[in-house]
Amino acid sequence: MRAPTLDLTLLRTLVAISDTGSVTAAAKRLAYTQSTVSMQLQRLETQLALRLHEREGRRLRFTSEGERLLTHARRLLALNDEAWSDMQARQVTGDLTLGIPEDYASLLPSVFAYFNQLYPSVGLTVICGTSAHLVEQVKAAEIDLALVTRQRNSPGGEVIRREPLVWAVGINQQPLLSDPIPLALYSPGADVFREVAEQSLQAAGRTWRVAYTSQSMAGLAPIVTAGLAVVVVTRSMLTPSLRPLDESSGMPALPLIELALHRAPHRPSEPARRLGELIREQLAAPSQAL
Amino acid sequence: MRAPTLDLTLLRTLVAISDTGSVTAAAKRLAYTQSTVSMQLQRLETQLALRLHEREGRRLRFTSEGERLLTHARRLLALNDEAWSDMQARQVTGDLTLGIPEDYASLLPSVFAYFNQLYPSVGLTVICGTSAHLVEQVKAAEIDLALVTRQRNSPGGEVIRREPLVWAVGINQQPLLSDPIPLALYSPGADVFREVAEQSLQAAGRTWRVAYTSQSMAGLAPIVTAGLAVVVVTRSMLTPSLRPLDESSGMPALPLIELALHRAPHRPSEPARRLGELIREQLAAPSQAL
DNA sequence: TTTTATGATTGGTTTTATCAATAATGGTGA
DNA sequence: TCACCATTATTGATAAAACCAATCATAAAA
Repeated sequence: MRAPTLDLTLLRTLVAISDTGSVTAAAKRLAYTQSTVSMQLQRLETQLALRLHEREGRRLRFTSEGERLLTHARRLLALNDEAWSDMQARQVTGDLTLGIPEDYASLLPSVFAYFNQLYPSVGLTVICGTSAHLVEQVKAAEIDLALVTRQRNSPGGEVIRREPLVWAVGINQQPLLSDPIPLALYSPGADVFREVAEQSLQAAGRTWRVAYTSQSMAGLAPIVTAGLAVVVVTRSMLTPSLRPLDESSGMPALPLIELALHRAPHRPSEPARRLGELIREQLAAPSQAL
Repeated sequence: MRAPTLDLTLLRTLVAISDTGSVTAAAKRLAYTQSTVSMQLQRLETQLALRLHEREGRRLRFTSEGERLLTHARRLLALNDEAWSDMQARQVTGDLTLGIPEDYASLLPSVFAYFNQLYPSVGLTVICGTSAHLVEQVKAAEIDLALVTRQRNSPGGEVIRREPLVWAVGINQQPLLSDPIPLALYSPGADVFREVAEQSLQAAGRTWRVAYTSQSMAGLAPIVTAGLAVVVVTRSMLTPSLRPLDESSGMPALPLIELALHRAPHRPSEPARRLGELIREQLAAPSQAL
């Protein structure tokens, strides 16, 4: 009368038996006794009124029905686990502040959207600032997380990915590339790009002048597209109005920089832990695609 | 330690509560007592450590988490039911003989394939014959099922669908349509198409001659495509080499015929029951598409 | 053959799901 | 405001089940 319902616990045991190849090993994995697993298998067979396994010698083999049920079981369990972790995720609540350099704001919207879908009860605040400043804030525990750029192999934080830097000029206009090179730079002392650029030029024996400075890339854009200066950006930050310079331009090569995630010194809150993981997952791979 | 696993029984109760809108009604539907359902709901909330419902006045409302779980529950239960019925279907075994008119063999392959996928342990035999002969065989219990064509509103069997009949000639050649009309017909006495054709012509005061006869459509095809005779077929049996005649041809209108399923007189075997259901499901709808 | 590893079986214990009965809650009509 | 009704929550008792520990059975390996 009552609708027939499979017991997911038994299906999990079935899968464990299949994975490990033996009842005893499955019992060990699931922290049951051997007898329990044996009886669970029998129970499944009784409920379905089917023979799921047979025994040839000491080795266990599944019947075709058993194999069939296994595929159903795996699908059901996958759905169960998804449902469960989703329900758990909805219990994560709290507030959370993430700091990012202004120019990286464009990289994160999809991550924020996904995060909000997984953890709708978490209030997420995003602040922008220079990498140097954000690191100080996260050290002072004023913010929970900071995603910053920095030179290679700097200490602290977790490297999310490494990105190549490139020289770029306006798509239609470009400045004279003879010494001194006219640079458009972020505000002094706060930006990694500036440090890297000046070190590279110095190492190559070139001279330069800081033609323009601004707090952000947005402020530099009109100067660069007008052909008045050269700028340094990551390859992922190139826009249609920027043209990267290759080696033939005579500009010195630039090193990779790192995108690193810093966490506040105390034990991270659950929301912070989750966002950190998500950022790592979502931002990790594409480093070679850039 | 042990992997978190949802109890599908509880999820089924949750869905019932949602469907009926009340704990008491859900209990009635599931043949539980009211207290059991009430406790099942609590158990779900305890296991997930979540509040799934709240109560405003006497009315019950689900929280957003409850609604969320409901969507998971419905998906899980759908998968469960599918898995269950699939496993049950595999237990159906036996042998089964179905009779069909030769010209309908082309209509069934997809049904047979599907049937074999659902019931791999059933041995299915298909025999071909004239509708009249098949009906006798199924009445004598020599075969389990017979899918036959017949005139409208004939007694016995179950009507699967009704199909229009059409006059057809070769795609490139066509006979003179003056009396007496040259007909290509199936073997006398065994075929419904013949009866219908002759009745229609007679009612219209036309004369005809039976130019060719054969046991099957296959035998008539060359005669018809050569432009030597007119044939009667269902619209679904038209091939690229056949051209249907519309009213402008002057041929009398033909009635609908029925496709009917006859079952052997004794209680049908489980495989026969299942194939019958499948045939009804798969062949029912497209009558207006023809 | 003895040994060893594995799965099945048995007996006993604990946990759990269920029911029946009862209490609580909130809305309705007198 | 007070009964009264419908619905849900709670309690206590009971029956069922799931599980474990120990034992038995079996087949391969030594």
